[in-house]
Amino acid sequence: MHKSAEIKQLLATHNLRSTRARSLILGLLLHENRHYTPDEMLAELKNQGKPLSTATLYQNLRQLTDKGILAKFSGKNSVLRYDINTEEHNHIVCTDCGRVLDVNLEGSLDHLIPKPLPDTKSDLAQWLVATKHLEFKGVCPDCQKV
Amino acid sequence: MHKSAEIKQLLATHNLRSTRARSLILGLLLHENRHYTPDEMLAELKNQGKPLSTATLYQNLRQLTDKGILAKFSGKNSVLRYDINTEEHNHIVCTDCGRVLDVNLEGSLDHLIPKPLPDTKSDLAQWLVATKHLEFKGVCPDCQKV
DNA sequence: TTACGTGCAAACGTTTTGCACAAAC
DNA sequence: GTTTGTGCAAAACGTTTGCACGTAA
Repeated sequence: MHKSAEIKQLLATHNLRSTRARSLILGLLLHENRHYTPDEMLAELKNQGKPLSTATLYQNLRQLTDKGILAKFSGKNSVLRYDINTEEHNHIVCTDCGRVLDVNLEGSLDHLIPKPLPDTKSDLAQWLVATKHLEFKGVCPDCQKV
Repeated sequence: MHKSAEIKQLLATHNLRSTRARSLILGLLLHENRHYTPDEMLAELKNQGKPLSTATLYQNLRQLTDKGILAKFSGKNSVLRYDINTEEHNHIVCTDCGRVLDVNLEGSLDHLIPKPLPDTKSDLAQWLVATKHLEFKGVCPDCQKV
């Protein structure tokens, strides 16, 4: 299936109309290993001669995130970034340049269960745990050279 | 050691002067199982009759975070929160009300190693991995009642 | 044809800055 | 005495809103 058809179907299955703004946004994030900030998206789209208004971008980012199509996370300096929310994956963040890489895990998270801190009376046992996200921090190859 | 002495020492070991603002901030976060937003800190301190200016709060939060005394993380709706950066610990976040609990792990993260995604040519092997932070998401007991 | 999406400009909340004065060392 | 921290007000920044018009279904 080619890209625009894939986007249409993705939107349809989530009961979202297929619009120019949504296609442009998903066009950026789908099949790209990048994690754009809203600002970067605006710049990139402007570059491509397909400008989008700020309001429209933010409105759509929110809808797409609410529907679970996109995932929002905060990278270096708490800058918000978005990526396509495919199956569960994890991140490694460079503490130097802020670069983010998606990673899989060698080993499983299944055996990891939250446990109350030693000196706390917490109600942790009553929580319903839904997801686990592991974030690695480290230094990327480029930043090691300096 | 009593609290104010503990704070003085903490600051001294990080080459930071002992000032009113820093003592108030650390006074809030030390030994408290809460994760304040900047706004909540301002309100709480005002409440205690020890008001702090916005500028001073933010300047100090930045310095304390840079020195590694505090840790910053983004909770529900990407609201920034701070906690004392003691030994490694993990978080569980309620997807409903945004409540955050510190947790330990039953089981170890040691065997978890980042692995490239299947369809990617990444330079992951060259990264230096420093830390791992696991975030659970779920629903807290209070929000299950509704 | 109706509900929803878009762009503009203005509003909003949070964080940062410039500067004069005060406190820490 | 020098360096660093503080408070104020103003500015900057990212995000959201109100509204008139355009588009998808």
